[in-house]
Amino acid sequence: MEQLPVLRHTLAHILASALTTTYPGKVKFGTGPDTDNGFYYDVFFDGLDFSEKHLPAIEKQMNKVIDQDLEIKHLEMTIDEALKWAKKEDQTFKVELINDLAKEGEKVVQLYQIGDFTDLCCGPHLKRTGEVPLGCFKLNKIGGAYWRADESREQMTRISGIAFATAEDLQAYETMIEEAEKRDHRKLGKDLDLFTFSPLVGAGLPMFTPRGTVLRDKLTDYSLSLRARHGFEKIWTPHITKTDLFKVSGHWDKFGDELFLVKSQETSDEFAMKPMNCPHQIQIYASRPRTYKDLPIRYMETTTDYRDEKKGELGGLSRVRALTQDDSHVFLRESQIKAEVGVLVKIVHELYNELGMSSLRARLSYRDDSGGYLGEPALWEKAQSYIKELAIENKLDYFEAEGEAAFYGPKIDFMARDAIGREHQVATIQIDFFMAGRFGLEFINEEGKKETPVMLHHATLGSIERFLSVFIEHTNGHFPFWLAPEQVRVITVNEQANDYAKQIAEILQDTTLEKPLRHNDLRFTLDLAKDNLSKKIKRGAEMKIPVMLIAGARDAEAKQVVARLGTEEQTIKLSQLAEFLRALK
RNA sequence: GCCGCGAUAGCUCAGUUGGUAGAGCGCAUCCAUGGUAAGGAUGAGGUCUCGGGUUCAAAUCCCGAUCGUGGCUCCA
Repeated sequence: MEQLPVLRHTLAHILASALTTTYPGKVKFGTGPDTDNGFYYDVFFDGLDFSEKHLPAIEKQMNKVIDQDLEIKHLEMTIDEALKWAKKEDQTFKVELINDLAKEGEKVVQLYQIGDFTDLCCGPHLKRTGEVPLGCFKLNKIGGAYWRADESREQMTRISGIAFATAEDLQAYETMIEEAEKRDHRKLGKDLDLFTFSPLVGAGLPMFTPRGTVLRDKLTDYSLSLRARHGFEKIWTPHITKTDLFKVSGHWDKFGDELFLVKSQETSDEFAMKPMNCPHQIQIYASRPRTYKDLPIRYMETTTDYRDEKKGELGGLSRVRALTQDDSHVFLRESQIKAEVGVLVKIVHELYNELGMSSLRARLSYRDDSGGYLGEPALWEKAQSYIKELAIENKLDYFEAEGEAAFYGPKIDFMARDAIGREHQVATIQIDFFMAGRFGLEFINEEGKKETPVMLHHATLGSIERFLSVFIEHTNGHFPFWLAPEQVRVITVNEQANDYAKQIAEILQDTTLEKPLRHNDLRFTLDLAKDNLSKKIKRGAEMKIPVMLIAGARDAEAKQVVARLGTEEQTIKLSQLAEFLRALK
């Protein structure tokens, strides 16, 4: 067993002992494990107000226990002894845990003792509290948590701490967190004027400003043209739809309470805002007879879905109620699955390489035994074995996760690592043996007989909103040149240079960035304000404009500009300006 | 949805024990015509999120709603 988890787990128990000392007889303990960066203990306070402001006192008490260098004793009890102990201490959650252990056939349970405090726990722990390194931990937050992660059970208070092997490691972690806060997409969205929310519009319904819309459009255009190059055809589908569609697809049963319902005053039909797009794309497939010669049929769109997410689940752009997907579906024969998934994997890699997020891991998302999945287990076995074979064939850096599948099939979910080391779920490729059958899709095979196609579901960026939340934080708002909302700002040294700046503007106006996928006119502005140069540069830097062109009398005379990229500067002749800009990434 | 926390100027925030609101930045005007991350002066800006309640008196205390936020649960 590694040392760090042992240290963290021990701290969870020291936390529990500190709580017992501070609030004798008022704390019921749930579970207290170690986590990726520390530990927590879920506790239930008996009629006690506990808030963040009580944390320092608890932390102090923990340090006292550490200073005392108490022995951490390992005890064993029979089930009966343990139950007696837990009941005497009125530890109702521990009683439940012990009973469960008994049901699993355990005869003996493990306990640990720190001073007077005893706790049910399978260990391992440090030998003495004094082994905890000085200044290596901090209690950092409290929150709610359901007992046994079950919504219908008691609401516990989760007291969390962070802990590392040394005080320096703890400091480094805190610095990383500060860095993450600085680049929080919600803050940058405001600072860089990308998107906004309004209480009148509602929670989880972002509006994108002109600048933010440039980002969205450039990203989705890129995704569309990338897929078009691989044979996808763009389609369009409406945003409201009779609920019947989702009753056939199975979404009504699975997600009915998360649909926004729409009432018609004209007919008795019940409508809903579409929460996803597969059933619509299926209707396009179903609109004509298909033969094996048509397959694979590849549809794509960029479209907005609406989901009535629970309020507490919303947050910035990461989780919204109006989410835009760059969604694709492929209808194909089973024999075509491997080649086609290979193409989708290629698309994913190409896009994330272009966006500077080339470190991708693949999560192979399988079903579990919890139910709620469509179709026959045997078909699931087949679909999942395709997923795994494809991960290996395509040399993906993969790991497997049960219970992460969609209700209609297993997935390859791509996790991108960002600039400060965090992983985020982005693209997805899904194999679906069921949906086509539910809608009675078919094609005519070589023998003139009807066959049901297989479906692949795919999103490259995923939800544009969530992708933006990741990408804004990954780049810290320093977008690649082709995506920057404002690519170039011309800055004058003083008003005498205004005419010269307008000459430069004419050149910029005529500059087209003739690159594949970047065919657009340059996005630039002029800063002709009367402020001094320093201030204008500061303003441009704050907006993270990739290129500032500085123009003064000197430059006018020499027919040049000073191009400032970040803090680097170079002098460019006007005759070479367009070429210079075209060379930027 | 559940357990907490919060909402004061366009932004970031201060506001003592309840007594009609402040700063910095930004904005406007004027001065300064300044060559690389804040030039100077003056001024405008607030139904203290909304709705109830307590009180002689509420930004401040209580209740509710909305929105945000830290967790939990969920994510087609």
